[in-house]
Amino acid sequence: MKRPTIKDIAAAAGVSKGAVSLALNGRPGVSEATRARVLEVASSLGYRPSATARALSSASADAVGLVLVRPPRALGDEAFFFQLIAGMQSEMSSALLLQVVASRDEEISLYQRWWAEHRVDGVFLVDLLVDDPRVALMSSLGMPAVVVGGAGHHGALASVWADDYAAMTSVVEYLVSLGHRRIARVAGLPSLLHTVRRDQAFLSSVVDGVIVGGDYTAEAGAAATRALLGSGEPPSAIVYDNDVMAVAGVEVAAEMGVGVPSQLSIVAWDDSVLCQHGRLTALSRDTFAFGARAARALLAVMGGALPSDVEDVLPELVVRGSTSAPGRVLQRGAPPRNPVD
Amino acid sequence: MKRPTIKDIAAAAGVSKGAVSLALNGRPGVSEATRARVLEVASSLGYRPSATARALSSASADAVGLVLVRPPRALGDEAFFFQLIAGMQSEMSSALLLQVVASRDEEISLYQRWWAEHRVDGVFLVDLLVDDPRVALMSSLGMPAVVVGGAGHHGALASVWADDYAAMTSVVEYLVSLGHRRIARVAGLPSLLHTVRRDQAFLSSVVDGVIVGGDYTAEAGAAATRALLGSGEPPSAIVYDNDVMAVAGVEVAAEMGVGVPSQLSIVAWDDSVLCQHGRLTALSRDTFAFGARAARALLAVMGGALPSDVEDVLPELVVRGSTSAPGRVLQRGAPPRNPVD
DNA sequence: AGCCGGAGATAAACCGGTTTAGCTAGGGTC
DNA sequence: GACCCTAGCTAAACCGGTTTATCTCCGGCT
Repeated sequence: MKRPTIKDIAAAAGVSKGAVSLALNGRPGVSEATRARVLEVASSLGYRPSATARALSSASADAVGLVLVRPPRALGDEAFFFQLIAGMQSEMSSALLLQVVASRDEEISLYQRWWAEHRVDGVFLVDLLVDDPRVALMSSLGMPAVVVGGAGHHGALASVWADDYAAMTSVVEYLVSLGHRRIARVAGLPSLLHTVRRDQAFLSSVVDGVIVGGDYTAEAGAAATRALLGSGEPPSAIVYDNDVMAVAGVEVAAEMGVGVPSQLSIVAWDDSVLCQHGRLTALSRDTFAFGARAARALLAVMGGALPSDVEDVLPELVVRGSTSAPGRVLQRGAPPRNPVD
Repeated sequence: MKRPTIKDIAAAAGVSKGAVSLALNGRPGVSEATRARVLEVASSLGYRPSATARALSSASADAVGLVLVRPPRALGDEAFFFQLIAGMQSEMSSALLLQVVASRDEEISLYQRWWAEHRVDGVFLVDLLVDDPRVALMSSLGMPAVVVGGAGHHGALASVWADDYAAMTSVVEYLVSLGHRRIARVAGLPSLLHTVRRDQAFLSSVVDGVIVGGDYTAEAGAAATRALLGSGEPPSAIVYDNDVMAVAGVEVAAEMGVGVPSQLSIVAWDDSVLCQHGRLTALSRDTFAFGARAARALLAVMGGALPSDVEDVLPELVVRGSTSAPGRVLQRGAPPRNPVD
């Protein structure tokens, strides 16, 4: 009834525990005849090695880790992470150990614990900060890790990233080519590295630009939009750092009687079902594939490969109904949806 | 440099390993003086027990499991699961072992493996099937489990559920009260228990009803809608089994020149940002809280409590712009958004 | 014949905990 | 004073693997 252990195999095959271990793991030290017999017995008994015991004697834990630092409630609407996780899983046969924590400190100590306890073989690092302490931590622990969505090279760590700088530049160029001059950006959390990169790219490519902070929630998007449109010199275009804030912006605009895109063009960073249905122009990338790529990179590092930097394809701007030349009233096709009564 | 083990504590405190174990776990067998000294030493050395080693000697694994059976790509758009996971995490201090697999067979063997290897202390069972084999499996393994979103009582297992039958009945009653007679339902996967429950409730409360199958994707929602609207007797209202299919339905309707809600009322099961922004009437429930409740139930079962059935609050119908009396042309407020040009 | 080397296997230590059996010292009982 | 009980602790086994040291046998070489 109980699941067979290596000891049962040894007894059944008439050899020692050690020999079974060598045979099962394809290491030298046993004859081909013995190996074949052991494998035969093992499969007939339906043997499956215990990852727990294996992890204890400093071998593989058969799991990789991911820690998210977010207020849990806010997480649910962020399709991005779930897409990413789904992509990661598509390339991995091992399980993902997931935990949501409230602070960066907890995150750090969680990594230390997981590594010390051999609970994971490696981790994904997301939401990279400016001068992120995790980079040094991973190096000092010798823990395989892949930086997901950083800004290129990070210390001795492997990384999978997209060029946010170039992407932002291309968005601004598109808006400028339509005739926009006064452009605003509703940014994400200022502590995140990619926010800084986008800020830099935005400021260096826009002549008359203004940046307002946000935290990816609809409320923040609405507040920022209200502030921008209510100011003395409202922008003719706004670039939002995620989809949720962008749709909130569309609603606020309608509420304030500002036509989209006739009086205000709107661009969302990261495409989603929400943008597709809301017909927002969005910067689109294949997050699922991105996650898959990150998983491959982590597997490579865990396999002993040298850390490499993989640059993802540049996000592509998908033009929909929320952008046009400033001041034009009629558009080809329907404008984006207006808010609820 | 290395993390201290129980042996280091024992040496530093001048006692045996066994005594340290007893002291740290608050079990009798050591004097209060010794216990205090051990705790003192342990905290000064920054001791953290190894979950791996602990799991090996048949104690807690400090993790709970969740297996999702889905084509990974389809998963990303299902905000439901991520909301659920976020809610679960909010109530648990342990990590969640997550794996996405392709088939039910893999799922079953994964549970067996996890349990045999002491990788998890318990699991959440989602997407319950009609006569789900997992229920018997959990009982035979003696594995703590909570059925999430089933239909009430399931064998000897604890369960957290919402009354889909009553919810569906209330939706139909609402539509009938508006004057609808010919109502259609675009269902989810027929193998899922809640699909069957909703089917039953739908058929028993609608006089002139028709059910079309779907698989939660936008494509399925669009195809089903096209078929329904193109038939000889198109319905005046459609209830969709999720948000993605519902918005796809809105777009197909517009494409075919069928006004929503003037000629067709649309209701989505499970509210989301998508429904809110698309202004769809939706059956709303607090998925985050649902996940939190499931986590509490699992913790209770793992703590030795008797399995209990917790019924979640009835989903509430949030009426927005996609429903009205049939045949009315003008609505108060704006209709839902039309599809892209 | 004698020596060496290597292949093939085993026994035992180890990972970091938990648990059980056994030992010792002290106190109470008669 | 002999006896028993128990609190408090230690030593050792155990969980299921991996890894290392050791042991045996056999063939080849001089």
